[in-house]
Amino acid sequence: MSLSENSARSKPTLRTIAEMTGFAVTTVSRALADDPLIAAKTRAVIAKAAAEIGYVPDRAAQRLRTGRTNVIALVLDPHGEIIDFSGSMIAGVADIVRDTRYHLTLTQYQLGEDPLRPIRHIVQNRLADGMIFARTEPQDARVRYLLDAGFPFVTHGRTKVGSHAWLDYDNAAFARFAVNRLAEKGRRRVSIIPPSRQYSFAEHMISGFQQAVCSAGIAGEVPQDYDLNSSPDELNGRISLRLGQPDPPDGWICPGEIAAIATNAAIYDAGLRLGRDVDLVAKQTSRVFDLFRPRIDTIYEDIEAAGRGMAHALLAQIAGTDAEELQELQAPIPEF
Amino acid sequence: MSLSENSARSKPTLRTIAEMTGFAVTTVSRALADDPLIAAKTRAVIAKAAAEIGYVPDRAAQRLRTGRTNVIALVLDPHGEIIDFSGSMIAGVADIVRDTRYHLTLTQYQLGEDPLRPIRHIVQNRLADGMIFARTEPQDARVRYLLDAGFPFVTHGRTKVGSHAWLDYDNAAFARFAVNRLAEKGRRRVSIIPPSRQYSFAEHMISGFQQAVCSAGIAGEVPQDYDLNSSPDELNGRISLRLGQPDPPDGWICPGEIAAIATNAAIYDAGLRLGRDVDLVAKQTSRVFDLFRPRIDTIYEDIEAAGRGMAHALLAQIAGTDAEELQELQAPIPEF
DNA sequence: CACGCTATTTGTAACGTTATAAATACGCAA
DNA sequence: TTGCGTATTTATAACGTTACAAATAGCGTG
Repeated sequence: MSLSENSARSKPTLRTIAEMTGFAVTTVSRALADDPLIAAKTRAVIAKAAAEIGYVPDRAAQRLRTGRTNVIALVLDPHGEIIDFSGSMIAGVADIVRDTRYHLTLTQYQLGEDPLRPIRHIVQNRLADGMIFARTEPQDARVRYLLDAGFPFVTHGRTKVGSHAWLDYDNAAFARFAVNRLAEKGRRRVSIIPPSRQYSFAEHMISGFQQAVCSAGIAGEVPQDYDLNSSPDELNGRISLRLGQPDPPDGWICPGEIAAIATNAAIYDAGLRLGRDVDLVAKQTSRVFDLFRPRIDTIYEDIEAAGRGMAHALLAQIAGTDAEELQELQAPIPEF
Repeated sequence: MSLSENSARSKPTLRTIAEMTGFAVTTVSRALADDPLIAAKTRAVIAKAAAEIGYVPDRAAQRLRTGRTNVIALVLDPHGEIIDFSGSMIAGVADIVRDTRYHLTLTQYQLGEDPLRPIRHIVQNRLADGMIFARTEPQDARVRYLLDAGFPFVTHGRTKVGSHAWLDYDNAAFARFAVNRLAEKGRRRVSIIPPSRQYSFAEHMISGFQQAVCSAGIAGEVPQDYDLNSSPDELNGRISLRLGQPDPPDGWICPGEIAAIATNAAIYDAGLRLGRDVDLVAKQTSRVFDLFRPRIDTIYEDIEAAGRGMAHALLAQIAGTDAEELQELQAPIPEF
């Protein structure tokens, strides 16, 4: 019955309100935009009428007229991750966007597809007013393109391409924390599973690692033949192999859940015991390890907060804030 | 430089093509819609011109004129899950939507907010041509509302409210598989961590469980004081408690990653050994357990495939297929 | 060669909004 | 009362598309 009411009277427009109040459509439009040129009293009358009939502006018409889409685009990497990063990031972004006039749209490009393609598409067809994407590379073609185009965006991760808005996790600090924790437990030879070299954050994390092992005075290994992008089985195999070689590491740093699980499996299969023979420090973006047995030392990265931060930054940038002021380094959250 | 080219000439419209080819705007519009009323030769000429200048129709204008949005909405539950379901589902939906004229938008409602609210909002403001949502309840108010409104939608999960398009995982089959697997291993008293009673799938899973323990001739426990919605710590505590009571279960069924990890912790802390003293069968929607040690028996639910299936169904429904024909039960994927 | 029929193309208007420029009302000093 | 400046409101046009009705071209037939 509430339905038949709705379908009976057609969708309210500015004209509806104009007829109700006796003002011109233009006046109604400006009044609802809170234009100070319109008398305060008039604005109040019109606002009341609008609220009464539940007026909501037609997005398509606004978009056609103004060229502004009121949309922000989230460009997702191919769905490769096993414990998925994207879910939390989306939740964070959606959380901020919810209370704004913006809508959130989502594009995911395919494995092997040029990451620039969806971005060019969005810019050329004005499909959004700004965008967010992750996994930057030091010389990121997407960043270069967007800077040239003057299109607002925020990245998860820094680049070496000009100055732009970004939010990054402090992976150098993560590595230092992890190394120190292992050193405190008396470990003398630690190995890190490095991020794939193509990504910006690999450099930060590895240099943090090198620095920390150096000042802790212990041995540090950065393997060359596998990384976080390797398949879980491959990781597991390589680490098993290493554990059988001379002078195996007694401390492992795994900057990802799956890497940690694969490492744990290799340790277990080698007959070693976590906490006795070796230690492991993992980065988790989920809460999988909170009840893991045997206990695993973790450092947390709050991806949902990152999503919220990036959404904030993007909205600020669209509203005119300088991109240089929108650069934020997110501190690791130590646990245990 | 490719940029200055682009910004020099303004965005191509139907008018641009009309001027290029000498036809009227209307003709161009119909030609690009492949209207058979337009001569095949003309259509070819116009299509060529359009491709040449990279014409893409203005979505806002189309939407304003036709009332169709070319958008499908994905309505997400509050971000509670620890290993996140949504990421995979989004990936699946995005995968299908990518090659269509549709865009994907995303709304997430807040914990404690009325789930009907975002849905009503979408319908009343015509923000999308159809929608997808998950976690149905037997008497789902959202389903009832959308059926009344005649708005296309697909749910993840069945309901008892009329007939609509849905895709559901066969949780009864999952429970049977799990029970049988435990029975084959010689377990005589199995317990399941039940889904929260409010959701449709709880009923299916529990009845599958009851049936299977009955025909396997073993004891089955369905606890009343905790469920999949309980916090990991609470789950862990309750299960620890149960393990200390007389006649504890020697087989556990955990229809979710976090529940399985919490159960595993309780088992470990009780000094029991998985595979020797007790067994555990888990449902995983991720791949976390593939390299878990000690090994855990798992049954897989492919959420990404579910996302693809739902997107397909929704597009079909929008295109006119009867909702009754768009009901699909997804079989469990046994592993190990 | 005009007629009528079909095949093809076209002009006009409208979707709901906002930018721009123009108009009106109002108050106050001359 | 007139005139002028300010405060407020309004008419008109346009964004790019498509629905509808109307016009034109082409062609065989009488």
